[in-house]
Amino acid sequence: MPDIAWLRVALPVPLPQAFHYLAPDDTEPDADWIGCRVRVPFGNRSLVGMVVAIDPPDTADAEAVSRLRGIEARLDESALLHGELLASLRWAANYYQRPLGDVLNQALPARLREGDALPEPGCAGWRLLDEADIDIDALRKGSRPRLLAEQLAAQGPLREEELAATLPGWREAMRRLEKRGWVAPQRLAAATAPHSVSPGPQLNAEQRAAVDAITAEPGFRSFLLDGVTGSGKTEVYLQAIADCLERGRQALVLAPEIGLTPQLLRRFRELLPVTVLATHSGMSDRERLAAWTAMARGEARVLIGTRSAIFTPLPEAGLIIVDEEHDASYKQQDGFRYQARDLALYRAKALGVPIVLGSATPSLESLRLAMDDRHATLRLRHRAAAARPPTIRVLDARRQRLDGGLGQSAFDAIGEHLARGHQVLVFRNRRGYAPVLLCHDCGWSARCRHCDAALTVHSGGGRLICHHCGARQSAPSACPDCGSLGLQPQGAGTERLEAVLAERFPDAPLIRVDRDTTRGRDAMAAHFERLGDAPGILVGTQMLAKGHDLPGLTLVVVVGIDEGLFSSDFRAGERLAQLLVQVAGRAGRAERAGEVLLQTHHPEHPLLTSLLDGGYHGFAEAELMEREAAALPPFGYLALLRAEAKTLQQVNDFLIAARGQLPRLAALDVHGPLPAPMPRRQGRQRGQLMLGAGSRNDLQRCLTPWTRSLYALPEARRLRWSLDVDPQDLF
DNA sequence: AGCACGCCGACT
DNA sequence: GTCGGCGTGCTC
Repeated sequence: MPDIAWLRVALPVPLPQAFHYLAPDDTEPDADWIGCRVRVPFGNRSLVGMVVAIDPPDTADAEAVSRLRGIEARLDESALLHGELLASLRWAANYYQRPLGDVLNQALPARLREGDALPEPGCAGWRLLDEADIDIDALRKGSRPRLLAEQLAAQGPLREEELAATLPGWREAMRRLEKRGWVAPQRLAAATAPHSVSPGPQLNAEQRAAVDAITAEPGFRSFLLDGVTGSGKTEVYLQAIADCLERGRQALVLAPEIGLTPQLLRRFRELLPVTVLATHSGMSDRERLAAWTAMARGEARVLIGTRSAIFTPLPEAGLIIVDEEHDASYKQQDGFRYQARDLALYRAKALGVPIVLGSATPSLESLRLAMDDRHATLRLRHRAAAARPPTIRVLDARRQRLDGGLGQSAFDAIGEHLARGHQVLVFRNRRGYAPVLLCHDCGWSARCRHCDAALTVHSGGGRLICHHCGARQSAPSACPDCGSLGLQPQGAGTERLEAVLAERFPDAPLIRVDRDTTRGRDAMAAHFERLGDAPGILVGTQMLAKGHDLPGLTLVVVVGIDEGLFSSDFRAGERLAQLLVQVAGRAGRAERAGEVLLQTHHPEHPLLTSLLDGGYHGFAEAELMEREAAALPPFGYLALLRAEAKTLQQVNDFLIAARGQLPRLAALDVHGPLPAPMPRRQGRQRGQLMLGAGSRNDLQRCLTPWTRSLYALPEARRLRWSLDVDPQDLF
């Protein structure tokens, strides 16, 4: 056979292997092809894949080799993914046991996935057309199109990123101008000259020490920036990034969606001397592609983004920051189940740059690494100027008459703070009116037809909604079992709290912030604007735990924490402690001291006593000891094989077959098949197999051959399954 | 994941 | 008589 070279192509299909294709006749593929996208025939369709190797098929079947198909087109002249990023993605595919094609696919912006070409070098911008035909005065004074036209007239062509930073809503305004034929798109050179910045606040001694440590020497080092709410972690990030920029390097900042607020972005843009790009859920595919490309070409120097931003190329990397590193949203919960914080650590090491993990409530994983000196700990103990830590008290709910879930002492405290002209936050981690509809006479309760879960009462009692599958129905007026009219909503969600508070405090402005009232990017900001700094009450869920500054807030009341105290999930305690500390941090950020009330039926629960006596670190210390004793993360390493199918039989057949494929190793603990904590969801039966090991290596060693054998199981083809390495929840 | 092929119920 | 249900199998 002549010296034919074969391209190995990773494709976005849920199959573990890559596929071989022939290169076009007139080309001789070499290593330059690796990392380039190609369009290939697959079955009877056409897919975009990526060349991952130049090598012959490893089959001896000459006839199969002769049937190999050719590629349809090469889509990139030079590699889209290469060097450190490609190597890190290969590592991630292996670590999380995901097909490489799927991993590479997810790492690319959507437009590149679909086969689009990279945008021209430089960045997208706009220019004003011939001024003679333009009558700016025809536009309403102060309107966005007018401001935009004036800006273009005064400053000449502008880059889209500059427009995004200076004029919110510019795109719509630009569309109007384009319709009038006054403007046209134009590629512009990337910004190079640093713009001037407003001087940042003076750092205190702890912040200074942290910045000095981070910037002391280049090369990989990992830092846990452990700073209480309001201690100024952002200033530390900013100074460290400024130093990184001075050295001519790029910086990547990860933030949870909820923490990536417009205020945070504005702060970065005001205090850093270069264009700061962002990627978050509110951005179009085009904008994401632009940001990815600008970083890949080194045209942009700083990117702030959510989880998936960890896949951004960093050819001139100098620093990686993961803000709120404990946040659960860094773990992808379906498909390629990666942990962005852990990938960030891997990439920082591979890139040889420092990484900073910041949090007021560090994950137990990070605390353990810090204890073992694998992270250097940087502490910020002091809140910024004049802000005092809030006082935290437990309200014993036992023997109190509860109205909508709130006891009299809670109402009294709310009344006092309102009377003093302050704001109050009532936090309840459950939306809806009531979590259960119960028949007082026979004990019947409304349950979802498709899930093993109770239906949540909404709309003041009129509707029932399943929070797991979205099914909705109107609430019955009589019990379907016994016909009794004594149906009662049990417990209270945010909707009911709102109703009760409105009744008790008719004069105070009241705003509910949860998924039902707060949709879209600016909804949250609109709520806060409506409240202003006048006295009033905020009622809401998780969404309120962080993000916006509320200087007028002096009281936080937390209700409904009891289910978190007794959850079967091993991470429930950690999450509850983090949530309580984060919510408490909202109180009294200004010079007024804050007060936090935790209402519970279990005031002597160890989680609460350790949290109150020793703060978050007191809790963490106790929790780490328990995790160690139980060989749970971060002392044990888990992988969870989940399966779901129409029948329990199919699920168990698969899980038993899967268990049979595991090597018998003393180092490996296998549990199951077990029913999932919610055994039926959206009408499907769910089960799982849990693997545990005392070291990452022991676990990893068995996963690769195991996953390979799972794809080959006949039982596997009849259901949906997925392997979750380092699972966040056991659901 | 798609997409085809293949074998059983209610429609023109 | 066909349209269409989703079980099963395959994709270089």
